[in-house]
Amino acid sequence: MDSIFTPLPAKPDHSALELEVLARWESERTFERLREKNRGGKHWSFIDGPITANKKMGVHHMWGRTLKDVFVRFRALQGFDQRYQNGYDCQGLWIEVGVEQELGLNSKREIEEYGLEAFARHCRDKVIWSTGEITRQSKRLGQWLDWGADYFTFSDANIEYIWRFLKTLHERGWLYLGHRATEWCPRCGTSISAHELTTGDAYRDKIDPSLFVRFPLLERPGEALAVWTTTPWTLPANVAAAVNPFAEYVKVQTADEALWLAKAVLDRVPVSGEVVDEALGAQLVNWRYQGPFADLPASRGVEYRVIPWDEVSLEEGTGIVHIAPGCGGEDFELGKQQGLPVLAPIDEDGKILPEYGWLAGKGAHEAAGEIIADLDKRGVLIRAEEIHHRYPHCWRCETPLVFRITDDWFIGVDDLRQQLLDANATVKWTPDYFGKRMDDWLRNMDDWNISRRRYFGLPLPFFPCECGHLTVVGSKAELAELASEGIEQLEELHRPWIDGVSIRCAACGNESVKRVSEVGDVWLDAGIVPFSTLGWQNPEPIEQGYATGASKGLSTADLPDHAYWEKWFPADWVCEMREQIRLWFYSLLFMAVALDGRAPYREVLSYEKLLDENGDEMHGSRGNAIDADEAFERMGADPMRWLYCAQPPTQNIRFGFGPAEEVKRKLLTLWNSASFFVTYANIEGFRPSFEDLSAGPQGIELKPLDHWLVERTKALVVEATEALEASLTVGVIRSFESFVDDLSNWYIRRSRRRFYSFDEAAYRTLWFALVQGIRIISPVLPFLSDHLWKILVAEPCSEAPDSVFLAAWPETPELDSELLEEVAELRRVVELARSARSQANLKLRQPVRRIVVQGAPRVESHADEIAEELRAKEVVFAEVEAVELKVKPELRSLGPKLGKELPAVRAALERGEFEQLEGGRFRVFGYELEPGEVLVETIARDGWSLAEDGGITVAVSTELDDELLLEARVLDLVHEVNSLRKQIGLELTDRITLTLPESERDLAAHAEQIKSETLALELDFDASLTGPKLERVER
RNA sequence: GGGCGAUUAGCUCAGUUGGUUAGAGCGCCGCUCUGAUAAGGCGGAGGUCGGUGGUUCGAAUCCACCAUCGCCCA
Repeated sequence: MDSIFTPLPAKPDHSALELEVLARWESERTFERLREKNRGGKHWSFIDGPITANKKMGVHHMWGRTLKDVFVRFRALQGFDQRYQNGYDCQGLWIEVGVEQELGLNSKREIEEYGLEAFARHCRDKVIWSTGEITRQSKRLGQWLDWGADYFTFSDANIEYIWRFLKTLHERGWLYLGHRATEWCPRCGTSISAHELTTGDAYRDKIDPSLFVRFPLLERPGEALAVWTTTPWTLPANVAAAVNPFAEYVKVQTADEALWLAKAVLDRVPVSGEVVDEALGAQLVNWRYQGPFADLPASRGVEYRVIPWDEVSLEEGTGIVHIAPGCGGEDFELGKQQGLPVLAPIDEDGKILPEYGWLAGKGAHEAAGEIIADLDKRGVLIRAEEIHHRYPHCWRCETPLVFRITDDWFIGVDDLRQQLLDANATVKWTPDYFGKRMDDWLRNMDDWNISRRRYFGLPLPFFPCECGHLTVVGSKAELAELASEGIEQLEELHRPWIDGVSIRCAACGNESVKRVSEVGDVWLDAGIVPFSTLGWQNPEPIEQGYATGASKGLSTADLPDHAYWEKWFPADWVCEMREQIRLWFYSLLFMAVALDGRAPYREVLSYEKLLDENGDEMHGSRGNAIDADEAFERMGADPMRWLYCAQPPTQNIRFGFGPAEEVKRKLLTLWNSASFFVTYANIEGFRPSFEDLSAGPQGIELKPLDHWLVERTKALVVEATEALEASLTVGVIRSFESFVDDLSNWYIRRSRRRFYSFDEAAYRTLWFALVQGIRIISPVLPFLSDHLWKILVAEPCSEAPDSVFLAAWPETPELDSELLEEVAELRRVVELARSARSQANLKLRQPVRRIVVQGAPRVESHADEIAEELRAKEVVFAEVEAVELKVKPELRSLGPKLGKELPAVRAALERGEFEQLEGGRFRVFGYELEPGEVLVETIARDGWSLAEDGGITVAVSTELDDELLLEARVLDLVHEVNSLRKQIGLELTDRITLTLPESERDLAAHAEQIKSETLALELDFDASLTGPKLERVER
């Protein structure tokens, strides 16, 4: 016989079930049909931040992808038309570094020898491989996006939009070539911008030398400045020593000389001796000294002197700071103020330059040992120690950074700062304090360094002519127009092809103006996306117009026209990890405000970091990283998605197989509820009707408990909808968990028997609740939900959509909160009664004579349920008789009324100094208290067990008579027999004959009950038995 | 040095506008129910709610200062 509902196995195999659902979505074109259904209606604009296409994804990527998918699905269920475009970040340092490693290239020189064209091809291949993997993994996670129409930031279209942006800024005078000290990666051979330094773990622990050196004073023989540094390679670039003009300095007489240093540092520096002189910092200014490397050719003509600087710290070092304007940002700025010479000792690769004598060609950090030995030999070294501190490293290749003076291209931000702040004020941030973070960043942000001396990146369209005129090209067409040669070989907007193009200078007519060699910061690539993918100011839509240049053949994305941009900009919602505040969220905001004056997003959801289940960071090297593919296999995508969604975005998530097991156990309750339904619905031949889903079962008389479950289900819909509207998945999870608990541990438990015999109202109500629950959780658990939808709805109801995602989001109904409150109170009463039973050691199989309930007027109509649930012969609603009353003040109402008198009243009540009045009122300490103003506690009489909470008191009679004891034995027997049935492997519907020992003959009084509850057709007694005997009846 | 956040049970975390005895999950112990059964339910042990002051009749909650941790900036 074919079942109406496909039977469910005891446990779901998430991974297998998910693969099945994926295949079904594919073959039934479920996603395409959802898009068609919503096309042209109200719209919701989501813009996906591009993921770097240089490797496969780890489980940390899945958090964001899950959140994105949950909200995309939620809005689609609500009927919103969407764009569903995924994005890939395809160029820049991230891509290059991986490719370099693969090709075994270790420097820029080796890349150039390898050849830029081959290098670019290789980068593109790497991107193609990575996007294939990411797409596959994203689909496996369940992410519904328009795969294949992705945007690739290395497309010519994207690059052209950035060119146009840069040209606009140039016209406004915001673009400039700066000469300044920047953090520099000697391995990558490029500067590192301020916001790259804020990324991830740029600051890492490092052990460096901690050197105390002497700078001998020229006019004070036998005296020297004591100076501290952790970067020996900067000493050859020293030109000054800074003191805090307001701090006190001392001269300490050591064995062979006198050293000057700050008084405040004396107790922790390795200098000891008698203090023989004191002076204010200001008095040391302009003293001249012998530089530590004064003999090197580079130092020729340098006048070493002491300068004042308010920023000199007395917290570390000696209070006298070595200043090398060529080796530090602050030093450089100070050097400008003081008119100091700049010695820049290292080249692009971090190697020391020829004019530094014997140091020439040595790596900056690597030369430390030799420099220390040399200082020691020459008597300059006071002491060498080691220091463990945080030092900036390259965010991609982990090389310790150095400072270099370089020419870099900058965008001035000051003119835009206030507008950025104003725009940010229009954005709703979740969590809200991330909005303050952004404000903070906007207020402090320095000019944006946009140039990188690399190869496979956005080619900066800057063509500076020798005459001083700078041409910033705004598009490919403009380039073609201006080109004097090389345009014919330009196959895409990347090096080396772009470098082969020369243009004419509009100012002087020079025919051979070349592009600068720099490429652009990747955050330009990502920040332009809301313009480049939406067709801003594009006159005509161009089919596949986004798939140009390097992305040709990789994507089918069109370049829409400006009307499309007007429709989809700004984004209603974006979602990325917290780091993106200073990265993508910033570049998006910056570029949008610069071009359009508005914020590019209305709402931002951002989240914290993913750790392993012990709270440690996941690292491949530590072996605690979890591979996404392994997670799909072992956990399943649904449990993973649940874990991400259960996490408040303000907290680091602890992710692992242990937590996933917990989730699976929780999901089992839902599964078991469905399984219970399916089992008995099939036995009883129940067929659901699809219309029941709109407002619950109609045209049939529901029991109070059914009414309650319908309301409880509606409450879930309301709560979950509110949570999703507020971008808080954790609210959905909590509501759903509590719903499943109510469904399983109250409704099904209370209603079991109604399912054993066909009770249509119960079946229809449970079906309604299960299916509504599935709909609500479907954005979080798309696989499990759609699987259960198929079994519970699509297969048995011919008129139902074949996927839960085609069934729309449930309406949010009006709630009968009175009914919900009534059952909540009922459950409190039952819990109290159970607690009272438990205190008296009365197990549930032991019936009791009487239960008295006080203070729960709403549940009087549920007396029968209480009696059944608690196996009481009688339930009465009355005052619980007590041997003693304890009265306490109800603080919430009495506090405001009595104010300072409250403690006295309270004390009087505690001492029992009160008088009981009519109608539950009390007189105490000159006040008359109303019933609502006191809490009355009772102490039980003998023969009763009592529990109370929140004004409700429940008393259970504890005296047992023969009848009650006999009934308990009946229940014990039924339990025992049913356990045996299972042990010997009987089916749920198998009938038996039951034989009991003669000693149990008195149970015959309850023979009918025993027979019906054990499915026994006959009940006999046999003196030779010591326990029950079962025999299956063949039919 | 400045900013943002956090600090609650052995562990991970909730805790509404200030209100009685501060909760949940996991772990531990006990009980219990039972065709969800290597699960479920109930109960117990386990908390000076980071510290000190203040406001208040009343503070985990509001304010100030301090300590520790995380993140960000300088």
